[in-house]
Amino acid sequence: MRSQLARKPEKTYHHGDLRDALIKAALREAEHGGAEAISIKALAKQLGVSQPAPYRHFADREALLAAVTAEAFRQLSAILRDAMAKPSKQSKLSRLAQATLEFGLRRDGIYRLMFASRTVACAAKGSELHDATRRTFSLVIEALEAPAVGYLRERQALKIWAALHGVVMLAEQGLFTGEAAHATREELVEDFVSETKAALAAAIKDARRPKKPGA
Amino acid sequence: MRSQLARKPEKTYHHGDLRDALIKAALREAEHGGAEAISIKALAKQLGVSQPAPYRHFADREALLAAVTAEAFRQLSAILRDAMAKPSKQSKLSRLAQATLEFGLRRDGIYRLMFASRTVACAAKGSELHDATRRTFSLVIEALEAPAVGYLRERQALKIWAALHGVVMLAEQGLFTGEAAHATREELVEDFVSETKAALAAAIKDARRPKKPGA
DNA sequence: TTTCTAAAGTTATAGTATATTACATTCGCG
DNA sequence: CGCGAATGTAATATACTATAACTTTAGAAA
Repeated sequence: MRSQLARKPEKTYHHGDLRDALIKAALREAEHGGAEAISIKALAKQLGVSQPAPYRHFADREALLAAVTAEAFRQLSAILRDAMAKPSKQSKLSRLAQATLEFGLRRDGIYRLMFASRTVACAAKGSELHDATRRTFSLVIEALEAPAVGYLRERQALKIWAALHGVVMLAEQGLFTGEAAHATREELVEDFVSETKAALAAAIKDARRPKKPGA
Repeated sequence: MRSQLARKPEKTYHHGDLRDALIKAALREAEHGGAEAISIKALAKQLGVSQPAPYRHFADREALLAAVTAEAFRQLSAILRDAMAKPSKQSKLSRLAQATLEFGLRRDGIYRLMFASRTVACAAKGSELHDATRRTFSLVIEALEAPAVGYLRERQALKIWAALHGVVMLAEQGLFTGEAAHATREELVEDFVSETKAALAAAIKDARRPKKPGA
């Protein structure tokens, strides 16, 4: 009721929605500069509150980072869902893969926050962050459009997810510029996508005939 | 001449080899905790010199991180060279891949320093760090044991390198524990290795017959 | 409507880190 | 032997995290 805006609109003692405003502002800061660019002090100043005010909403900096990372995962999930939903000649998996690559390259600070920090690894099992990451991964499984045959789906989802992150990371490191850049990032991603499809098709076929494991 | 040890041995005004000692000590700190665990102040105290002494050898913290990262890449290169050199039933590529995975998992703080920070991306073209990363990547190309047919080698090297990093990162994030852990990290890496070999063999075969591109 | 409490904000302050400046010591070369 | 460059020290400015004690306000209960 107090404010729809992130910034404090008028001179009021209570901000109105400081917690949410902090997360949004931190995301903006992390956009370029990653987690290191997030400073409680700077955020407080930016939002027009005193320096220790954020501590009313987050126990410490780590807690803020966790909340920011969770929000970032929710945003990625939304983007991936959109990419998978829109009609296209390409497969769902291909669209998810290219959308992930684009997200990783365009929002590289955020991406590092999400996949290259220890924040996610430290997230407790029931936490907001843990749930957000699981939900994103479940979209990968969904994108495979494969029937649930044993572990095959999850295994292939893990594989393509891993490969995608590898491409994004190397791209951010600049390994695709220079002499080794003969393969574009998009091409590599598409390679991984088609290999995944092939492996999945083969595995399903193999699973349908009960005996005789094909070497 | 003054000291072989990293720590200041006796009460002398000059440390003797502070620059090197700083890099080694910083590597130890980063082992658990990554780049964030590296503190100029703490290192100085640890090595028995005054707090601003390190600034005689490194312009700022970033410069120290770059030197530490370069040293880490040299260590990884040495490990990979060893893995490739030792006689084994497995292929060079497989040994390099598994060695990379093991390095990434056992020295996770260091690994994040090397592949998940912006330090490498910011390294200038002629810098120590830039050279060290290129040299490591050239080992990947070497591990393919493929003749130099056009861009094929580099492309496949990029692919397997990317896939490897993806597996390491997801493993560190804990995606292989829980319901999705039916595929072990080692299995996934071996999958990527054999797919790379297959793709490389097919590409070479394809390149030998000059015309008629195989669909 | 009034009162009262808990949530949310404030000022003040301690502790730690990076980095700079000006000064001191020592190595090693002529 | 003496001098300059390299390397170290002390003192200090600035920035960030975090806590403690106090203040304001929203909103429920009387």
